[in-house]
Amino acid sequence: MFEIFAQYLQSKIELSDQELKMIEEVCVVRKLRKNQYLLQEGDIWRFNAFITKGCLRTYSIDDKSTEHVLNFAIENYWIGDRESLLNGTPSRFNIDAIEESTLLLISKENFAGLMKSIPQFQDLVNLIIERSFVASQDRINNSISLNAEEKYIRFIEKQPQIALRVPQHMIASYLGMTPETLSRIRKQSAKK
Amino acid sequence: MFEIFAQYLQSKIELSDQELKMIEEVCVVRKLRKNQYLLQEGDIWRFNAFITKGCLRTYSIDDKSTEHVLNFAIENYWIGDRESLLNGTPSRFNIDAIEESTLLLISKENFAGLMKSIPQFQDLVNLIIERSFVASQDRINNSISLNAEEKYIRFIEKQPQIALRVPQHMIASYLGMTPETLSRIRKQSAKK
DNA sequence: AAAAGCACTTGATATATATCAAGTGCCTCA
DNA sequence: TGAGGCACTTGATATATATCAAGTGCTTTT
Repeated sequence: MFEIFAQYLQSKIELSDQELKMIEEVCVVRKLRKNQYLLQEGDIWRFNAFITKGCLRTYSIDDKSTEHVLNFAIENYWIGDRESLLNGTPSRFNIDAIEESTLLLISKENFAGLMKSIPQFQDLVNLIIERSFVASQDRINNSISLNAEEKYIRFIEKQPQIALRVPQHMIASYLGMTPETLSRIRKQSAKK
Repeated sequence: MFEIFAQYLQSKIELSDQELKMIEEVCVVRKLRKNQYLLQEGDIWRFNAFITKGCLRTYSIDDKSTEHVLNFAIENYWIGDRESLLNGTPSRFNIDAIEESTLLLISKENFAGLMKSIPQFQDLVNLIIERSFVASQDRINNSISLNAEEKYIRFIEKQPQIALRVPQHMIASYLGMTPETLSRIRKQSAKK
């Protein structure tokens, strides 16, 4: 279980055996069945979570009970609600498993401890957050610049692994369109 | 000029006189006339920039030559292209002054030096990036969940200072709609 | 193997938003 | 101070996308 995370870490930063052990000691394994929640709206999120197997999504629910997918995440990605984690406020989002999944959870406190004692780990975390921010900006740019078809094309170009793995209606939601619209776009695009 | 930045910093973190001086020494003042560029598409962005006066926008230009505003920033905000800064790649964005503005620029190298020698400063920067990420996620959520009117209402609720300060057609662009649509929405909303 | 439930598609229609084209008023600046 | 140029508005129309309603074919469950 931990092996995958260890490999991920060692591909990004140098870690002594002792440091690796420190990390392992604070990891808690969490297995989720398909459709099971990792986080529900209203809960406070207190972890950093790394996915070693499976696929999850973060989504919000509006007043018409429509779900809106904010993010997908698969193996070797981090997931969680940084807003709730940072501010200690109840989450406005839900996270659930699209496939049977396995995660490693590290509590906020233990995570802070790791960052303090392992500077490279701290740097890695900062880099990940910065990259996440840059990716978000790109997505915002797409959302205000592109039409439905262009959004879909960019998505499959940029995240083909995810495009193949998650149901189409969730992709539509992620792209901010209805499932019917995405279905028609795909039909059209296929012709070309 | 530096005074405003010093006050900002001291309201966020504890700094000795010496530390403050270290920061001051690497700040370069940059004044911009209205409409003047801070960054043009294709340039590589190598700074961290803090606004002490004025108002700027970051925007992209699509293949139909339409501008799309990604961000507005005013006094006491940071601005720049983190993607270009992080990756050393040519920027896909433009940044220009909506009003006559004054900024303090710190080169990437000097900035890294400050972060290394002043841990509180490093923490502050990380916090700002994390908050920026959280804000981006919120904006993405709005963009896939809300209709044009709701987007506008959220915007004026959340950023009233900016709403009052920038031209309406730029707000429309920021919200991903045409100026005509925003004009009609405002007329409608006024009735209620 | 039958039944039920999804995910996706397709068609008809409605609606939101974009586009195009004037028109108005205000600000700038020569 | 007057002429031009913006920013915004308004109207008419076009277009993209949403909504509603079936229908089809899988997959899962029993």
